[in-house]
Amino acid sequence: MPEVSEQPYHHGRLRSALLDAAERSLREHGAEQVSLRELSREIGVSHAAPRRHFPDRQALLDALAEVGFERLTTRLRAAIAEAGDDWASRLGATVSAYIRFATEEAALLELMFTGKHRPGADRVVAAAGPAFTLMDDLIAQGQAAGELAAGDRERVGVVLFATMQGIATLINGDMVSPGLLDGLVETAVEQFVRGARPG
Amino acid sequence: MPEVSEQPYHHGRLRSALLDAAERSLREHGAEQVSLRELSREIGVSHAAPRRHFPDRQALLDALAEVGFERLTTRLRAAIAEAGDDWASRLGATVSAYIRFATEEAALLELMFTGKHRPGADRVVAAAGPAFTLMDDLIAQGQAAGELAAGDRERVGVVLFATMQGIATLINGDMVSPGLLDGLVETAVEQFVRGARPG
DNA sequence: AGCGAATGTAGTCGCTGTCAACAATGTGGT
DNA sequence: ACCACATTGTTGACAGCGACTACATTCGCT
Repeated sequence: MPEVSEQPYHHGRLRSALLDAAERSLREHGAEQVSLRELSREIGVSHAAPRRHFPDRQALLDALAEVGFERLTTRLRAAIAEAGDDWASRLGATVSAYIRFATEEAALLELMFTGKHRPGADRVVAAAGPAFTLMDDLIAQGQAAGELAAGDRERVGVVLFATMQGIATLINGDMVSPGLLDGLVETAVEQFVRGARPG
Repeated sequence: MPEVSEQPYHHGRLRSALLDAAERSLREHGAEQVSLRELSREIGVSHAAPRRHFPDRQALLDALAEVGFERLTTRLRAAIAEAGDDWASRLGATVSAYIRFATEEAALLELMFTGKHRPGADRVVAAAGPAFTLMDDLIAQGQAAGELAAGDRERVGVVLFATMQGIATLINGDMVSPGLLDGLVETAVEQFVRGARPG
């Protein structure tokens, strides 16, 4: 008669439990400190159990980066959906949502963007796709609204994306004081609009 | 009678030897793979010797980031010195030098900017200062030349810096194909000038 | 009921960073 | 020339880690 309170031999949701625990550890201690053994202890499972779900540590980190991109995309979409119809407010909402995500989830963002993926981390790169597409759409809408000059959307979108990403990196790396953040974002958006508008 | 060919008990330049070896390992295998013990073996010194020069591994990485910023600053200065007198060519030379550095020393750049420094890595942050000052000067020159509108130099300079940094991150992280690099840089510079010029 | 796949466990290996105790070398004062 | 002392390197130990293998339990299907 097995005790009911005993942990079952099979955890059942170990994969997602690992991802959750890893994400918490990532947020609290940074990517370098994420340890498979520690996560295992925390969840109450043997030290070799994670291996059934992630072939190695890097695979877990890659999966984390992947969900990070998915969440970023979701957040950006939500921000756009809540914004008004005019293009400027959509742009502002997007940038602001990005920066919020970037500062709130600094370690995750780093994991997502820095070259920390294994050689063939196609899934991570693929997961980043929708966010780029979203930027691309935003640019296209700006052009349709006559706010932006026609031209190579990809280039323009990537430059905008890069600027946001760069600002986040500088802030998260303590290279510029957080107090400057709002002003920087404002300046970046203004300059982008002025720099890419028609005429 | 000690053999002349023997390694002396004291290395003499162990600190700089460690930095050199670490930088090579960083370039070849990335920051995560840099191992004090491996560097020690390579240099031919005991595994605990590094401790006399760097209290822990992170201190070595911080020192590496520090020299990285110094080298970046040197490179940017050289590029500006070689550029012509007109502001546009100075701007172009700076951006291009930055991007070259960023792609050639991807792992070092990551170490320099990502939040990988220990809590009080003041030296790293301080080492980044001159590069920002350099950008600030460049902006000031642009304003003096009438190419840029007067305004908050710091904001504008940081936004430019961030854009370059972001482009480098996206390229180094395989998020955009290297083939787009030149076009991105060109677009970024064009948009920056258009976005920040007077009128 | 039984059998194979999926999932978790136990034990081991080599590697790592860190620390403490000890040895050799350099240095400056007398 | 000597001697104290700081600097710099060595040896040995410890715990933690990722990875691997062999084994145990459970699930799901027929």
